Amino acid sequence: MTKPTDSELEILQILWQKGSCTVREVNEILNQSREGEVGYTTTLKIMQIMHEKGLIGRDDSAKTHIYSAVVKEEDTQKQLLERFMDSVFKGSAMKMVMQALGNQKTTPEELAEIKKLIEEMENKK
Amino acid sequence: MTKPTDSELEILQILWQKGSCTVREVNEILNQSREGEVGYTTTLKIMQIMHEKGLIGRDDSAKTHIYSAVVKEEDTQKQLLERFMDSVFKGSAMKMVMQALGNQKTTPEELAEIKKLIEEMENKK
DNA sequence: ATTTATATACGAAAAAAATCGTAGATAAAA
DNA sequence: TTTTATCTACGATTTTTTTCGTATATAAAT
Repeated sequence: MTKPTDSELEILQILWQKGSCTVREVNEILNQSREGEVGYTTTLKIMQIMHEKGLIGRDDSAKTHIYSAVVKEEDTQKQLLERFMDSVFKGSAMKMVMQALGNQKTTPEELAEIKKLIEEMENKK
Repeated sequence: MTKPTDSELEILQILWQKGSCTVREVNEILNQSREGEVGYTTTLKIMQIMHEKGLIGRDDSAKTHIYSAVVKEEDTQKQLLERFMDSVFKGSAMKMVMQALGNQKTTPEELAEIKKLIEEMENKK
């Protein structure tokens, strides 16, 4: 499975959230959350490439094609997380988790949930 | 602070570990942990660019320059982590942590340590 | 002193990613 | 039916990153 580039990931996020989209919809959402606009054909081109790579699928039975993600969000997260952890934290999940929890404002509820997960893992052992 | 590229990060990792290195040392370490060799002048060039960007410093009083990291490992990790979390996990530290803990083989000792951190954070509240 | 090995500097090529313009097709509006 | 708007395809350009060749300087070896 080929690693999506940054722009590709941005588009995947939109497709994961919306389910399926036209190029124009994606382009508009993209331009909402940005300073610099990105041209319509730029978005089109990237989505065409993503389609060639098999990252996204499309229904081209109508004039306006409708795209949707092929790769699953969780699988992609997993893949990227592993790469990231290796290159930035030399593979240490712990170091990364400690930093993430330390730096970010995580709510008490979330902390409790993580603790629960840890306890479950400890019991599975 | 400018985000280091992938190759730059690889070199930073070496400098963080070794403290300071010549280009040749970095290049050799780089080629140990790889299939494809990378040329000496390639490594030199990247390190020169990193120097221009202020990522690394150097002592060029002798013929053979000696480089060392300027940016701190923790700061860089923090910066990259935030970006990564935003783009891949939409800013949710929890989701990321859960995935990291779920997927990776984390030792019981590490799990205990994380749990301790969480409990400390809960008490700080 | 001459050769040989090892450095840096510098520019340019190659590769990867992102951007856009234009042509041509199709549908909607007039 | 003619005009106008919107879409895809496709190639070309730009930008970013990586790669390396060559020139030149310096030190070490002979």
